[in-house]
Amino acid sequence: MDTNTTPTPERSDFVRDIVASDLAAGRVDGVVTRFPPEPNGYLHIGHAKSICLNFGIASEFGGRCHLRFDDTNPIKEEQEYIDSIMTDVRWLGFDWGEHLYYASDYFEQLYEWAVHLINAGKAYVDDLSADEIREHRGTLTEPGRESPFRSRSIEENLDLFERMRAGEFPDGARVLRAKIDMASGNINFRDPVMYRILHAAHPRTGDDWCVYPSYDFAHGQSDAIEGITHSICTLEFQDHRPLYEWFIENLPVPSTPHQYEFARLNLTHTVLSKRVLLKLVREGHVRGWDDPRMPTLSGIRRRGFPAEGLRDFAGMIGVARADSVVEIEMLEHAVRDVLNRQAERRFGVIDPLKLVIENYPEGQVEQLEVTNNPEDPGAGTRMVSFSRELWIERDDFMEEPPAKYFRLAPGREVRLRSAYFVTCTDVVKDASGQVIELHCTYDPATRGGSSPDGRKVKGTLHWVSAPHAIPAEVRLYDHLFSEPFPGSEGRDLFDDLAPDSETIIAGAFVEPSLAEIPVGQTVQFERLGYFCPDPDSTDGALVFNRTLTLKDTWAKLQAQSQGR
RNA sequence: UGGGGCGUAGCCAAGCGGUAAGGCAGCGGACUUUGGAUCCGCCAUCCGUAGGUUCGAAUCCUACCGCCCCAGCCA
Repeated sequence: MDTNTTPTPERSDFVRDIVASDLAAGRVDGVVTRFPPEPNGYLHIGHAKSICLNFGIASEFGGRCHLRFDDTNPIKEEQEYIDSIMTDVRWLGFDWGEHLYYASDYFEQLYEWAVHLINAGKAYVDDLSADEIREHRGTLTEPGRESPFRSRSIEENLDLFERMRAGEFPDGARVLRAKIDMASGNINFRDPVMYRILHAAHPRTGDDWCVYPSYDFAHGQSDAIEGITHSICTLEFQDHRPLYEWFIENLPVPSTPHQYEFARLNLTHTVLSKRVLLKLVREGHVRGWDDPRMPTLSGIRRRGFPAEGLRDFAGMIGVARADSVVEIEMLEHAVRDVLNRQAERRFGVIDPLKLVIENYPEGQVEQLEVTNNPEDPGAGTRMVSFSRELWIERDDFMEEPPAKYFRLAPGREVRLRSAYFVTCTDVVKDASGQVIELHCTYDPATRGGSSPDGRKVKGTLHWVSAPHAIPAEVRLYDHLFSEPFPGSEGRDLFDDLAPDSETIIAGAFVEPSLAEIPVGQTVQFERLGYFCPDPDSTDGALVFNRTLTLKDTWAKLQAQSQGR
């Protein structure tokens, strides 16, 4: 047997093709990737695509993937973000093992390399202000002009750079620039800034430094130090690739990584921009980074989406170089697919209507066996209390049902799931005409939910026994933005925030077993959707978040008939 | 008018000179103790447009059109 074949990736895309051919051609001995977040916010589902790509490739090709914090800007970065990022990557199901790194680990080495470039006459200290540098940079169509400080002697540059590090100058007084080509069509080559002065405390290095390397001067070299073979990033860094390579070629780095770019994820009805997400949090449009409506991994987790669904989704959407916007329905499909297979079923009534079974003995309670998950026999069954007074869904009754309405109506017989057939005999209303109670009779021969005489019913309803049910708060979630492309066509992004993205229902009733479901587990409330306990739950007050609804053919029919 | 990319169905995406995978959505139907799930069928004579090369082109060439990114001491 050949035990040394090249591992076969489970999916194919242009990045995996490159990795496979590099391995096959012997251009690399093994694959090393990295996920390089800047700790300036929480990870969102766009990052999940990148995480799945980088960690996925590493595991498929028998390599490894590093987690490296790109922490070169202390002004925006915080330990809280570092902690949340590690939690989120682990939750998504990936493990960086021993390979946890920080760009800040390399600050001393980076500084030495900057000195190397100065000595080679390829970097200089510029005294121009930020505004002046911008003016000298030229425009997209006009070349830039060289800084008057560009021809400083190596000695003077060395001295000045050392004094920058020593803290002799205020923020913004000087920068270190690479000396490349002020006339380049690629603006990144117009003497890019390598170091800037920032008298700011860094989450990891504290006050050790007051000069910090820019992204361009840190990223490629960090990759080289770690022996990264394939440095995968998003499309907007394409123009930086020549600069990435320039530093690698002009510095005595220990390896030569290569950069590849793919299109970032965009999703309808949401926004994946750290800037906007931060604003949603800071301005209180949502309750926090982990609000269940947020596309952050922490929000998605609190919402009840399983990590497996996100991984499946990442596989479904593929990886390519064309800008694209994925319909959020695809994500929802991936999540439902996992939940349908794995979530245990329970009974919960969100908008309760009392149902009294007139011919059921008062005070009698029986235990009925209910299947936990018809998709998974291994999930077993549970016993649920049944009694004379029940709660059913208000939606499941109509006094004057339209065609194709299969549920309860006066005189109609339906099945109470796993219990009995009941027939509606009476409708009780209050003074305003609102239905407040239904009276029914049940057929004792239909125990368990099927009729020995073969009689069929069109509708099956979920229910909870009124004396046994426990009250709960239920939070219904929907897309954060009502528009598929928030802020498009000149609209203000925040005007597109959906007013009903969250609906809080205080008076729901759920079966008692739901009190035992731990935070982090998602269950299906039969016929309604998937729900999970929110961390806001307390012993006496349960709170459930609606993860997603079930697909609802009846709702679709109604929408169609109303649309006509 | 500079540089770098991208254009295959409503959406995502395979395809790499031999005659358009797959998924999502949608539409029909079967089945059903969740109007869930499942199953079956339909859904690009055509690959941004126009030319050219070739026996043969989504794939090669040319021109054009459209869209995205770049002028942070952000990443």
